[in-house]
Amino acid sequence: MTPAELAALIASSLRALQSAGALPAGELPSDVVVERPKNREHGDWATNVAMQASSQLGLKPREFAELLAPELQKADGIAKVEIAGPGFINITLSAGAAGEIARIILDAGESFGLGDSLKGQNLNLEFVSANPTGPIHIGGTRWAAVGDSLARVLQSQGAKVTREYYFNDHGAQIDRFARSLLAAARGQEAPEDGYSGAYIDQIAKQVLAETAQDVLSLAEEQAQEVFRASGVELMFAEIRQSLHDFGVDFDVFFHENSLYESGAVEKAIARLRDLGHMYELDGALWLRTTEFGDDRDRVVLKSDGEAAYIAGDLAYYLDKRGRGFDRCIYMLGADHHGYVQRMMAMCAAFGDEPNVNLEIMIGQLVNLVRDGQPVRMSKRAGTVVTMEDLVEIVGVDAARYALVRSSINSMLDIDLALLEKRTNDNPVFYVQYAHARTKQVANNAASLGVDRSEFDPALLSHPSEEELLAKLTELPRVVAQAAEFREPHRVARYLEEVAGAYHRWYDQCRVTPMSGAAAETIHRSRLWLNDAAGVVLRNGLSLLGVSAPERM
RNA sequence: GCGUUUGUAGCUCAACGGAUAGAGCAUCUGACUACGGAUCAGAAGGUUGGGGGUUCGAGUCCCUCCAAGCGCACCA
Repeated sequence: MTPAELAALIASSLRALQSAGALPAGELPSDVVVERPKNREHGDWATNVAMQASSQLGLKPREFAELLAPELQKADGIAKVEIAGPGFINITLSAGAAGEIARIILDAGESFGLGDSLKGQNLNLEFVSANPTGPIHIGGTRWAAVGDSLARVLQSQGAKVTREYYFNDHGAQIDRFARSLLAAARGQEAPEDGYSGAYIDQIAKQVLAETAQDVLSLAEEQAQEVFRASGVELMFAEIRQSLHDFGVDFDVFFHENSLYESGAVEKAIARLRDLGHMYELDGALWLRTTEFGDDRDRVVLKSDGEAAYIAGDLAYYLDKRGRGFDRCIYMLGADHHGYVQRMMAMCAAFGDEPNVNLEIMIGQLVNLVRDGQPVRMSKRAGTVVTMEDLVEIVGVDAARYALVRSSINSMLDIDLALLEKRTNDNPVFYVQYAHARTKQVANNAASLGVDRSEFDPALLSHPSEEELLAKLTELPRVVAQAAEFREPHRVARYLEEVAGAYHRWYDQCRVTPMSGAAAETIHRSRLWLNDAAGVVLRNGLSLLGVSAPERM
């Protein structure tokens, strides 16, 4: 008996009571919440449905509960139903009903935790999208970890997900990048508004090496164009490689420049003009975003005839929708949160529904600190931490886990001193060790003749077993919630709880018999639980893009 | 000034509007010649930034004040 099954049972009982006239007509809650009570004396599972729904039906919570409780009592697998406090319904399962989950998990294997709550949705998830003017730093690394994990979580719920990277290879920043490369190749100082650093010199050198002609003798503009074209290409390749090494592979790398070359920008503008949302003023072309909630209108074509940045966004969004995506999810850093309103306005201007067809997630930035003191990212001071740096210091698993275990709404502090110490205080090791332990236990069991030839769930009755079973049961709900709220960190937090429950169980319940003793049913039954825990840990880690090692 | 995110244990962070606010790290005390001690048990640590409000119930929702991050271009 799982909480999901209990919730279904409660929902159907309520409908039955209503149709029998025992319960007044009225709207029932669409989602019945069944939770593990914090206090063990409150039973195995509890629901607050009576408090949620009673007022709709004109009843007091306890009256509502009095009607529902006897119905639940009748079901198989339920030993006791009690009403407590303001109207909580506390449910205690009968012996063995909880232990069955071990069998369910092992039968499901890799598919345990999957759901269909997003079935049929075609999602575009855009993340990282860092400018190709330098390596990905720690901020972008956060979005790589979170975005990829979110993609996995969404896919686990049946959604079709396209991971997309918007490559800003058009505009003034790229020009600055090209000028910087050219200057470096000539051995000159970086331009005032340009980029500098070892990577600039390195790429400049590569461009020189790869170009057959004598670039430096070309006219200024042509030389710059050469550096632009191949510099961007090299940077792009490097970024792509870093991401790949980080375990993040995109389905689509979309080049901003292509929108201009294909005429998509002009088409998008024409479309908005036809819809009557454009006007001209002071020689510029404006989009009337204020009509859709923005605080000021936005220039799309500047008075000098050049396209403003938003022009690309218009065309890009239209392109995504044209490729059949129901929802376009953008993950942006907090330094871009000012764009949300205009993007939503743009969405509405096209006749789409903001927050449905276009979804924008704003993630807070990563701060670098050293011994508690903030450190400014500065190339000169050598405090720029790139994705590659981070991976080199702590490894992919630890880096991804550390970045994905917090809500994106919270600003994250990364302590350089802690990183340099390479300490093992990352909870990822706690979780991975639990998984490795399940494997070692299974190996020991096999060598001592303990197998899964028999299973008596009622024997899994030790308090630590009940806790572990209850925890394992929750994976599907946790993953579904993580997908619904776009919060993959929930999976990580959950795994830490599973690992804790597993370690405590390991400490108190032996799978293998003591030396000299014979293997009994209880040992075999516990092996089922041990293996089930391993499946949950492995499936969960996989959603985070973190490995589940068999030994550490 | 306006917008936005955040404020929870010494530190880093959790907690679909639910019962006694939780983990990890750090600190202190323990763990049997028993499946790996990267573990476990226990202690200590909190007026959830302050103040109002909404309701059966608020860390969570609303208002306000304080503090911090990030934005407020015909830049990208």
